[in-house]
Amino acid sequence: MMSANSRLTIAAHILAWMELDRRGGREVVTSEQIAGSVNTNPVVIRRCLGDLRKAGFVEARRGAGAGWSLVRDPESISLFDVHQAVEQGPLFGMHHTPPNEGCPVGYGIQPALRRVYGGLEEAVRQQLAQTSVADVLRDVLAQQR
Amino acid sequence: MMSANSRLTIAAHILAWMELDRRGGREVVTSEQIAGSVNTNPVVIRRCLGDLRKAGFVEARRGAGAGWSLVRDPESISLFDVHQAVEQGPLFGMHHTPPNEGCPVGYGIQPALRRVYGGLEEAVRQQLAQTSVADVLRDVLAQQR
DNA sequence: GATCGTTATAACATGTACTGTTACATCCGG
DNA sequence: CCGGATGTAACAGTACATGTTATAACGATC
Repeated sequence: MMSANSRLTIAAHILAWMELDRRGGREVVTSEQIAGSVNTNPVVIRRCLGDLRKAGFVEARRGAGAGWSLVRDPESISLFDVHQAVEQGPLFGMHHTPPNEGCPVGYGIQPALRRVYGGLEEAVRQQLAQTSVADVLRDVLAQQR
Repeated sequence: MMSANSRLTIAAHILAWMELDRRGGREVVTSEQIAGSVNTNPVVIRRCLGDLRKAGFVEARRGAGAGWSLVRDPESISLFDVHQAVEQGPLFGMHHTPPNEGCPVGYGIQPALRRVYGGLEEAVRQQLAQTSVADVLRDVLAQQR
């Protein structure tokens, strides 16, 4: 069933939310406030924000009245960038245990599939690169009742 | 880490192996023989073959001297077909618990992302459709030392 | 410099999925 | 009827995602 994780979804949610808040005048927000919109535990949000900080999209201030703020224009952050920041690992897995190298298929199957999977991941990257966080927020706001 | 499963890999391995064996004159093979090349348990192979049978790519004979055989030309089976047969579920997951619908972002984020993810999965499907099992086998054989 | 609210992170619990394995019922050619 | 294989259920082990609690570190404000 693939059981895909929700990291890209959560990260996109966070960044869109932060930008909307920024437009409303709130430059600095806490993980607890974000958690209120995502509907999860603040620690989950901080874990994700930590990845986004390492990628240079947000920064954290500590101490009293601390919180997080966007440091890059959401127009310049593509979902490809976000994906790279919060998720790694291949779309499709290889054999758990190496195949039988004495068999022609067992010997050649992994290089052959690696080529296919590489092209696949490139296609995904290109698609992700076409949408920015700002695009997502535009679409989010267009959904309002 | 995404920890992608290996179902597409195993299915492609099985089909390529069956076609190679067919070319060598063996039309019917057992799950145990296939397991020897994939290097896993025959039950794992049978589970996968069951999916491939439901999709109409292979058939099973039972009783003594039983086994599996290809029923469709590998040239006509694309990795998209194989993927559909053995794997379902989205590439990227949505929120585990629904977001806060009282928040504009919480309300609109899922429809917005569904659109993005839909395009993404379509791109993957198109890429997978460009490679057939026969192509994979060609590439596998080209790897030989 | 002490306080307080927040980040940062470790540790643990829980749920779920994938893989591998054993066991056994079912089938059918010989 | 036998024997060898499929078809499936049940279970163990591993891995990972998510959620939760606890605690250390930090720094603005008083």
